[in-house]
Amino acid sequence: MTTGEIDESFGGVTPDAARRLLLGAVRAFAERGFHATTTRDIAGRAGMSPAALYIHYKTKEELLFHISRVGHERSVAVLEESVAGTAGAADSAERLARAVRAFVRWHAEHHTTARVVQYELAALGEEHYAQIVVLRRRSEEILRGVLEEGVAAGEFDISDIRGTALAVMSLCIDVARWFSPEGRRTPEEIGELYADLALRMAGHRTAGLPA
Amino acid sequence: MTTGEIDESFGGVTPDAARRLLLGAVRAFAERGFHATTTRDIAGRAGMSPAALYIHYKTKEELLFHISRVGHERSVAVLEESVAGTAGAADSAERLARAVRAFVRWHAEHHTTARVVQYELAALGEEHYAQIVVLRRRSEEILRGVLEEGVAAGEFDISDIRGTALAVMSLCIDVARWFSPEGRRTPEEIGELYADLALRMAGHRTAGLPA
DNA sequence: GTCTATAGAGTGATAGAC
DNA sequence: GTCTATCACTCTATAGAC
Repeated sequence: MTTGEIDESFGGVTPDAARRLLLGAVRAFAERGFHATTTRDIAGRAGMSPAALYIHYKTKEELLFHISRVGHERSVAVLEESVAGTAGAADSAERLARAVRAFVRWHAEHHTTARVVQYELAALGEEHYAQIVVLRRRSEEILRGVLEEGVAAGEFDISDIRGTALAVMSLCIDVARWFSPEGRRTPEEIGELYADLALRMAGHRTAGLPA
Repeated sequence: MTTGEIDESFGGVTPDAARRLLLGAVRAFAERGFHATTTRDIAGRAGMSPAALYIHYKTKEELLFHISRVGHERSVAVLEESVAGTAGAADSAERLARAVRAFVRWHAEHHTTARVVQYELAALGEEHYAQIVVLRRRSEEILRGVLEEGVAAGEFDISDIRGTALAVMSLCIDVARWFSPEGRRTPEEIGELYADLALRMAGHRTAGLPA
């Protein structure tokens, strides 16, 4: 059994048994959803008895929280790094394209983790949910910042910056819902297409439009 | 207790008890997800005992299927009606704007139903799922058709029609995930914003861009 | 740290009275 | 057509041996 894409996000978790449980849980939650997943299923995927799960995690929800937190941290980091060191730089179009490319590619490449991250929020405990919301706001702010700078620089033409930022965000996130490695497009191709679409949404004057 | 938006989709269902169960199930599935919802919860919302549910529906899954089928039929109908009688007409931009406005408004106004429709597909039985997929393909085809005509007429500038249609579709559907009646935008306002964004994505020459 | 065994609570669905 | 009562099963989580 290969763990593929998921390893990247959780490869650093120790001890080994805790990591195997986490990998099993990500796959199970993504396939069936949190509530339909049994602790027996998770433990089985990790090659352990159901009881062993509780040595490493207090509850099933704690396992979900761990996945959600690491997943959110990774996706925010990817977005942050994509525009790092370019703030205030002249080329807002390039910044937006980089941000969308990176964010979309993460959601496609890590679609298993991303599905849990994006669609199992409601299963989190109240306190855990509150912690996650902080991380989610961060990505919205990054994207909105790029759009605001582009408008200020006269590169973008946007009447509703907040709404457009929300829409671009939504477009990227929804990739996790429909992406399949068996589909006709690679994460890179989708990233390219979506970067162009985001520039169009931002009213970038030369985006895909012949003069 | 008011049922609000949900009544519109399922108001015609008879007998009365079957309709009340359906309304309770939509709300419960949207709030907690299919697997986390108990038959006791559904029956309770309908003011009945758990056993009464099985007089009207064979299983809990059949209840979900009914909701999913009616919901899909409604959303496809809304999309179809939005462009009805305009096929081959000159103004592709107007057709696209109408389609996106209508489809987005449906997903916002009927966000409770739409959430079940869009996010509980995996809980359907194999045979029921196959029936639903047919309906889903229909909406993709309608949207792609509008884009193809616009390109052929020279109104749109799109390099990847299939990919762009998928993206516009995805943008509309994801409204069901984040929309809240307590949010700062009405379904109408989101529809307007998204219609403009879709025109930009389609490379409509005058969309929001000053000449 | 992992196991077997099981407690204790809840689940979907059915039986039979009315 | 709806109820009360309950079956047969599964669930999360824990106890205690090793």
